[in-house]
Amino acid sequence: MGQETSAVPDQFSVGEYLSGLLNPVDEAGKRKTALLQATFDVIAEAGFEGLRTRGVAQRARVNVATLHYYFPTKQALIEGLAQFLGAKFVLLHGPAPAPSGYKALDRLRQEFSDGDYYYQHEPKMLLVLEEFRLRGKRDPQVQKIVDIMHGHWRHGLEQMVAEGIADGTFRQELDKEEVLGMLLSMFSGAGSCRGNEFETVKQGIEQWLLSESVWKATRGASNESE
Amino acid sequence: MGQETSAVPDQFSVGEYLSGLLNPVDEAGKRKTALLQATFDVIAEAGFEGLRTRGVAQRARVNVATLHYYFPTKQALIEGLAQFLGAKFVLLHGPAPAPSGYKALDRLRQEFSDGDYYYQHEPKMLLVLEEFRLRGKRDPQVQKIVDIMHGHWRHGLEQMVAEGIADGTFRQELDKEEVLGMLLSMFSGAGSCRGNEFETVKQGIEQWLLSESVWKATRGASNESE
DNA sequence: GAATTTATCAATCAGTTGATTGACAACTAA
DNA sequence: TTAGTTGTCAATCAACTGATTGATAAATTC
Repeated sequence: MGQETSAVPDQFSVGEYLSGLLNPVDEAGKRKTALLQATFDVIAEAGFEGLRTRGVAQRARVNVATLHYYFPTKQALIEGLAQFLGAKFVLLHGPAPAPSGYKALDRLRQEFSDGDYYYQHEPKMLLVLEEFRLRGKRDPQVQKIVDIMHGHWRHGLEQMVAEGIADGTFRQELDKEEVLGMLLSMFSGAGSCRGNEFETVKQGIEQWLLSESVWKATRGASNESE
Repeated sequence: MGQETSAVPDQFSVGEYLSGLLNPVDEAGKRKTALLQATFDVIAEAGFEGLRTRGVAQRARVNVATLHYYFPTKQALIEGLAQFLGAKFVLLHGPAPAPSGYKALDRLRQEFSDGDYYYQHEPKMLLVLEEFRLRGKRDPQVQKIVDIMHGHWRHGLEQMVAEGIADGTFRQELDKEEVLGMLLSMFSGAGSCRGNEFETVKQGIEQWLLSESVWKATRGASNESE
């Protein structure tokens, strides 16, 4: 935990900083964000393989030299986009599911909702995330940022599993580490290549995790409400 | 199932054809394979982003023009490598696990063994597969080949699940589709980014799938043998 | 042994790529 | 007004890229 991202100025909260990346106030920030959005679009369409500074500049309706004024090198642009993408994932979420009365279950369903949201409304985010995951394997600077994103996500799921087992929402015989590992694999696998089978997978995960009483209780309720 | 890969001549079995891709007999085939192996290495190190025909030729100790003699275009080289990679995955496997007496469980453990094998001895195969999965989203020709690979794999798992539930090795209350979807997500997720948690995940999957009697029976046996 | 095919390479082409430069306008500070 | 800063662009550079060409030697066929 020693040296952090180092990019968050002290006078801002992390939330303000992230939202500032997506909704900048000053002109310079706006142009930077426009360039990052253009970069995002180019990568979503053509991957890193097809990423050209000229293409990005053209999409942002700016001269290449202007791009290099804000991002001196292509690498700086890429690392800027990694931050940008991270902010998007932190701030963008699917609608909150109807409260079930079980905190861990609500958290799990929020994860499903997020997954559906990205898949249906922001598929480019998943695609570009995949590109960065792959690039991270060869680019330590990018890997750092990807690790931070993954760490946040993992931490949230870890808490959910611990709470769910502790308060009896999830089955008692489950092993925290096993479940966490399986969920992480499953979600990242589903994020990168999911068929139309995700609906059944959600069902399967709930049945696997929930204690019998909670399972039965929520089945009755969900059948009524839907 | 209508038109197949179209590339397998009738007088060969599929197995012979695939092994011919990896162990060619004639000079032309050997040079092609050498070029494909060089392509494989370049992509493993630098991704499609860093794939240059010159780099491949240099690695194979051949002139660029020679490369273009065997593969007229870069695209032809890439599609050739996709076939090559597919053949590798079909022919290369981890050691067979000690027979447990339960067919479906053995099949599952073979899947684990394969995963361990690729991860430990052929990590480049997983890396390059990821590259192709991503590229497939923008390259229909590559996607075709990736789909065929994935189809084989999926089919095998589907049979395992069906058999396991039918013969009582797996828990009766499991839903085939749910389980298959979860396993596919989990394995592809673990293949692309697995921590050191895969050992616990394997345990978790067995406990989740196996009927109580089989679970207990195999626990006793496996504790003895290990 | 002549003719043809196969395999290879050095040289080259036309187009691309990341990055720099010098000029110019708009704004700001003194 | 003057001097300095910021933002923008057209033009350009050197290096790179996929692909082609013409020459050449070796192997194969007739």
